[in-house]
Amino acid sequence: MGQQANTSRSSRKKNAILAGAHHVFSTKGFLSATMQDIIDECGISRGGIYLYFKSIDNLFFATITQRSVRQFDDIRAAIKANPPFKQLFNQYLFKQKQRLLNQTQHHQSLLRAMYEYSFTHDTVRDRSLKQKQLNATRATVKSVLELGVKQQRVSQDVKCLADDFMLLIEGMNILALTGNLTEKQIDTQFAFFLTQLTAAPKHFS
Amino acid sequence: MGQQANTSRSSRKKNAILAGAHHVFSTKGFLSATMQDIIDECGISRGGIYLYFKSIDNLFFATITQRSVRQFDDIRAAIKANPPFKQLFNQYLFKQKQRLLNQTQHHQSLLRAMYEYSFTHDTVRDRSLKQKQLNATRATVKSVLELGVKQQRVSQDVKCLADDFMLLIEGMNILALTGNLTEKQIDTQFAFFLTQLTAAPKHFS
Amino acid sequence: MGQQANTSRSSRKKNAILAGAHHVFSTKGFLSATMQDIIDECGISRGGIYLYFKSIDNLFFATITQRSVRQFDDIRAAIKANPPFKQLFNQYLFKQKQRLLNQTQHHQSLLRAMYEYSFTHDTVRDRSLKQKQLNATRATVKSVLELGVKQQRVSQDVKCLADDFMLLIEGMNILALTGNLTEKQIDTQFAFFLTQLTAAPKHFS
Amino acid sequence: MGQQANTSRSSRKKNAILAGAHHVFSTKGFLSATMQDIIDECGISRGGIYLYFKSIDNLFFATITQRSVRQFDDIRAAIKANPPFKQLFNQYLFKQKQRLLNQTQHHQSLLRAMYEYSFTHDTVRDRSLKQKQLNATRATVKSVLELGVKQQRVSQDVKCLADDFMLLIEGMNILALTGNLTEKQIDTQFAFFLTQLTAAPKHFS
DNA sequence: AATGAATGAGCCTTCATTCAT
DNA sequence: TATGAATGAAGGCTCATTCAT
Repeated sequence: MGQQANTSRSSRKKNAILAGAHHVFSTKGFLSATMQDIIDECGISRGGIYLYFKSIDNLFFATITQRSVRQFDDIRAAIKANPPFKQLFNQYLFKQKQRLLNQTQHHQSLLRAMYEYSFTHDTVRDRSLKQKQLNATRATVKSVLELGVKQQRVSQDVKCLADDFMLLIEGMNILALTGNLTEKQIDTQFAFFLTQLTAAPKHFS
Repeated sequence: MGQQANTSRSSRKKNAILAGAHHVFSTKGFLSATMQDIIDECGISRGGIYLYFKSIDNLFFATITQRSVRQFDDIRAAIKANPPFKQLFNQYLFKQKQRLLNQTQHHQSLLRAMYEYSFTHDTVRDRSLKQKQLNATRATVKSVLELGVKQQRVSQDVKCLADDFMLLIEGMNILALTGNLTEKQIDTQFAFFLTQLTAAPKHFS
Repeated sequence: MGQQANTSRSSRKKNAILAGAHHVFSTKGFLSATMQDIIDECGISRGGIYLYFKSIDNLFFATITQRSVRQFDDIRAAIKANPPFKQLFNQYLFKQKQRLLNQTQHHQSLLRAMYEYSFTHDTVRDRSLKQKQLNATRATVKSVLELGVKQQRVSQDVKCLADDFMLLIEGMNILALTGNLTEKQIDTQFAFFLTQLTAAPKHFS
Repeated sequence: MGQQANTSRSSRKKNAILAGAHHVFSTKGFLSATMQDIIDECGISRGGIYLYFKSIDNLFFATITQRSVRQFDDIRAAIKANPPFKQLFNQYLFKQKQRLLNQTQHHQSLLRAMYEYSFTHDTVRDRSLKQKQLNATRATVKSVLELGVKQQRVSQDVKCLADDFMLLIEGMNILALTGNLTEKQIDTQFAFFLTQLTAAPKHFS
């Protein structure tokens, strides 16, 4: 019983800390957040938190990676049912737009913390964090586009398009964080992206 | 002579500090850089630096704005001579590529510091900093594209294209900073962007 | 046990800091005293002191108010037993004299710090500090004088006399602090004050 | 010519500095005043001021002692004309009252600076500063009271009365500086003092 | 005589982490 | 396992005074 119970209790505590940390990092970013903030948020003791996470870096890393529930999992799941491409893609773009606008207005997500952490940390493990986030976006959009190919709605190279979209999203993320992104800009760019899906490649000669 | 000499000496010192600050901010970003770092870098005294810049924020602001000796001024200047669009644009893309690769490899530019500063500062003046940087990219590419329009090499909406390119560059900046950008990716994306310049708009219906 | 023990330990530490602060403020006044002085004096760490007092102002405020364990409480207590007025007042004057002489010689009391603090702070709370000190003197002497009235040893307006005495004491405090007060002066002034207690008011016409 | 002219020019400069210092010390007290404040006030250069006063302490000392024009010189001068005692004393008290009220309201005089300096300096020279100020008050009131003796309006020991008054004034100064002095209090205390001038000594037995 | 740039000791405060209990 | 008191390095900034010109 001991082992099992301990693990379970320990696990619950760990999750409580992660929840508190998530809230704090979302609100204050990584570099401005202090252990005190997190301690206050999740009602653990100053020393206690170190029993679960041996440094604030580790805690942040865990906070990011534990987010197993991806925001766009529903989109990826929907693909299997082979819905009309146009409808699904529009749904995806709508969700991204909501996320970006919310970011612009409330500045509340791990995005900023993620950037701050990435900028200031440079181990292999650290780099992989950002990489994973990028890949997640890329993979999702790629899956959706492949649906488009199947339905003959997309004629361009999917890999290139996915990369392009991921970069577009990253750019918009930055603008959102620095308060330089407008709703109209999102609409225009998303619409423009849609026009590219089927464009016959032109030679630039 | 007095006035001139004084201005000149003071100016030289100021520039020396800005150079030191530029190096420090480039290397450590904004949030991890300390006054001590800059003091050590440019061999001034602890108090001395405050004669020229009254806070680290002001110093950073000055470092950024002074460096607006734009990297792409030569491109913008070249436009007036009405060179072949294709040649000029390729030249521009090449310079951007060099910049990005250099960023990826040496991680040394004010880019990271700029992001960190933007994330953590929110006055009107502060926001305008990032805004200006974005506008600079947008304006440059817009000018070049307009040359393309004149030479009938560009048939898409220039404003939208410029915005798109700016976002692409922002996205690549982030990837470069976090060590996730490859040369191939740059080439592919730039090439893809070129194909869009003349693509007839398709309806996504 | 936990609560009690913690409170007690924390309390002991707090008192130790207050004792150290008392010594430092007494010796150096308020404006010349530094946190470092107090830290050195009571052997706590630089950061540790901020666990108990969140600024030097607060620490000073606490030092002063804690010390309101009044010097003249015994006098005030004695009144209730209705001792001979003359005896009690002489006792009070003697204690004041001792205090003043000690001040003159050792320059060690919170008096100077109190003045420095009062001069440089101006919130309602701050002003009340000095006010309270003044009132304490005034109230004590007033109580003693009222005993004199009851015993028909004092025929002048008690309120006016108490104010007068308080001002006399303030004046002497200053002289003591600046090393300009002699024992003889104290004796003479106290004796003179005594002669006023029963003097019939004369019209100054 | 050189010597004379230099001395004269030097003297003028010195006086300009003293005037500026006087203003600054009056406004900010001694401990909060900075060399920068004084430099700004009198438009001399940072280094230049040290040609005339070798430290801020010396400058303050000079600022205090140069005030050869005493505030109550007119009163002292008037004595020689043997005016009615009552009238002259009332005039003197009125001036003191004005000074105190002004102090209470505007906190602008060297008083606070004087106290701060006295508290924090303890050489023989420094002590003499405060001593002189005290003596000035004492001497003035003593002279006036002696006029009263001559006119048989004062029957108490003049030296003791003068000391008493000086202490009263010091007490009021402190209250004025700490914002604890009311006009009524001044009136009452001055009136009370007047009643003491002729009171027949009573034995306190 | 005059300038003002330069110095560096010193100040208060914050915070991630350690450690005795 | 859990606590929270304690640590001390580090940070940004101020200011009297010195010194090269």
